[in-house]
Amino acid sequence: MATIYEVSKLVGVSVATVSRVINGSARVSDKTRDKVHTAMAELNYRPNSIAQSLATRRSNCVGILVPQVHGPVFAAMLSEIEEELRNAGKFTIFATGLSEEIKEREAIRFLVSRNCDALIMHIDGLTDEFLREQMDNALPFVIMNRVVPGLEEKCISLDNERGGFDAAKTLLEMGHRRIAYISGPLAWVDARARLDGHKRALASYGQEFDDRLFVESNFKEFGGSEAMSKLLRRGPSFSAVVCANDEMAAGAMDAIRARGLSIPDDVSIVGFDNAPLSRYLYPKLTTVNYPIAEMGRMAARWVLRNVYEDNDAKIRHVFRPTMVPRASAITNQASSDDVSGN
Amino acid sequence: MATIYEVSKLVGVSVATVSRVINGSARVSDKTRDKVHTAMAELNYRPNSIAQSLATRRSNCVGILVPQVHGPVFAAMLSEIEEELRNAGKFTIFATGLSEEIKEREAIRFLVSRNCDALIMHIDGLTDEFLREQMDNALPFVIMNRVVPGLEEKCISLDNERGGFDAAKTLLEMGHRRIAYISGPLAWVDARARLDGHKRALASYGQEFDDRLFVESNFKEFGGSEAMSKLLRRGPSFSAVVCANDEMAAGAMDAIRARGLSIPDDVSIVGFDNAPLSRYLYPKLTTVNYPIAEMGRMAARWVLRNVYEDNDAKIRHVFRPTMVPRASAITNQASSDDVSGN
DNA sequence: CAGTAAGATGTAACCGCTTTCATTTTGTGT
DNA sequence: ACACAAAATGAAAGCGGTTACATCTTACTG
Repeated sequence: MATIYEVSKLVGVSVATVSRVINGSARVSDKTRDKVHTAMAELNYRPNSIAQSLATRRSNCVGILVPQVHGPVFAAMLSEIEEELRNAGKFTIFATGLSEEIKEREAIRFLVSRNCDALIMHIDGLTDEFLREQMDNALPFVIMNRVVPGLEEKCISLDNERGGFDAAKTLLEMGHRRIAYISGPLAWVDARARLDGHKRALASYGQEFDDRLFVESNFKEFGGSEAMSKLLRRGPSFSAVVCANDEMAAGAMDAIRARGLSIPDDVSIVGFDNAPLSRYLYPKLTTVNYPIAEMGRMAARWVLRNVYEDNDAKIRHVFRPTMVPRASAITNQASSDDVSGN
Repeated sequence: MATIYEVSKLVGVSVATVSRVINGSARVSDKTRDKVHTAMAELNYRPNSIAQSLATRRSNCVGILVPQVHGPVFAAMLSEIEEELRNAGKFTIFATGLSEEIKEREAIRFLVSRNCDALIMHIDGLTDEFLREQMDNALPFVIMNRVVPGLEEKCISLDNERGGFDAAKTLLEMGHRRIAYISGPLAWVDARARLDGHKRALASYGQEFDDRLFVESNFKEFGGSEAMSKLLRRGPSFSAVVCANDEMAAGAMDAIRARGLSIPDDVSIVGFDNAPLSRYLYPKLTTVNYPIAEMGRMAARWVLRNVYEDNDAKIRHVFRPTMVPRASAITNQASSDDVSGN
């Protein structure tokens, strides 16, 4: 690979001049600039970005930490961030943390060790305290899908409470009153927020929250089907169920059908996330859209703006979910028809 | 951040010695090694990996190029590769090429410009010639899911032909004879290979391949439903269909049901890939497993072995697909019941 | 105890680029 | 043609490591 020295020699100027035309960092006469350009082309010269990084103390890498790559939410997030950053000439390096505190910590160290200029993280295992303390680290970072008190400026999140509210409200407006709820792990903020919204919607319709229509699960398909089986066994009747994410909804649908019930005639169901799979389910799942692509793009812009001073885009910190009406939830047929256990 | 100089000063040795203990590259007396270690700990010193890269001419980064991040296949591949590489202390940087020649070329340039030590690529747009020529570039690379003549050693692929064969054979063994086929774009090798296998299976059962039961589509859900509608409109009867991937199968299922037909009673269907969505479909999709995780791991090992001399793992170049029997394909009920257009 | 090989450490060049500061060239007004 | 400011360029010192080679200690051998 040709170096800047060979270019400078070929042209007969100093490396400083070549560097200047590469970066446009200072005036260079038109004549020499042209000569340098043709020389670079002739030698097929490309600046060594590692050397540039060392000299500028900028790696041009931003690290992304996600729990995992697959899963609709993270894939979309990753891909959106990468595209936005690449358009700005920045490199994306990523690692997975599996939502476990130790692995997340390790992954952060790993990314930091590559001198990332900034981190974009979707983390579940680490505490707010750790994150606040991390800040002193002087490494800029943005947190996805979580609001850390004191770090609001670095957080980009969804209004999960509102999503929970809207999901329940949709069913309530359809005439449903006995609405079951399958939650994600309440240890996670988003699961809690979605549930809070649900409760608020019930309250606004004068409905009391019934503990026997509630199950805490794990955001996974199998967890959803287990939870639904439990609800059906438990007894209290319900005409609709909201699941705190689409995967659990998929599982729940299986369990409902296994019981010989039909969706949406016997039970209406609504999910959360608007994951691709929600369109594949049968019937197609009514759900709450999680604008993860936009949020990813916003995170990338945050970095571009705050770290690379690349733009002045307004940063939006809290995104609003929207309902996606599909086939799995319909008007309550007759309250006497409510599904009940046994 | 502390540098190696500060460490050396604190200990009272030269930077060379510190470097030696960092890398274990030469003998250092136990006494000094200990002192260096405590000094590093005290200063919270971490070697600057950019500087290391510059000095060693090794970036410790491997670049991954995929068409996109979402999509079951790529996400799994990415994540598996990343994990394997990270365990070896290597960084993964990725870019997406969208299966378009120009974008892929651009993405490669982008990754190369970061001095990646190797590339792992899943590409559709670039020609074999380009890849062979790329080889001269001296940058090691491995190609996923494609066999480039002359570069077999750098390819890790699935035996798509065999998968196509097995899918058809499964249906044939179930008594189906009129089997429709919805293909991916025949411009892509894997789509062609799957179709070849299909034809071979038919032939081995003495069945002729019927052009009117064949549609070329685009590997996407909507393409699948369009293709199926076309088949149903077209006329010739069939009792089963194989789709060259699961997404198209999902679309096809919609189209079948829209026609008032039932799966699998009226039409059996089998997909290809064993994507997560195949489990969410209703009925759950019988499909061909694509062991993408193993293949990703293998690609990572290839790099670890050939570039970093990290291990001596045997490299497997061609993987074998396996059938995943589920609910969407059943024994042919009665040949007189075949679905036919109009 | 001298001679010597092995072991431990230091010196300094180098990786390929950026950037400050000094120097040279060019252009302007008179 | 001269003085002087502005523009263009160059020299050289980093950035933070690695490593070939030289040098200095030890330990061992006869």
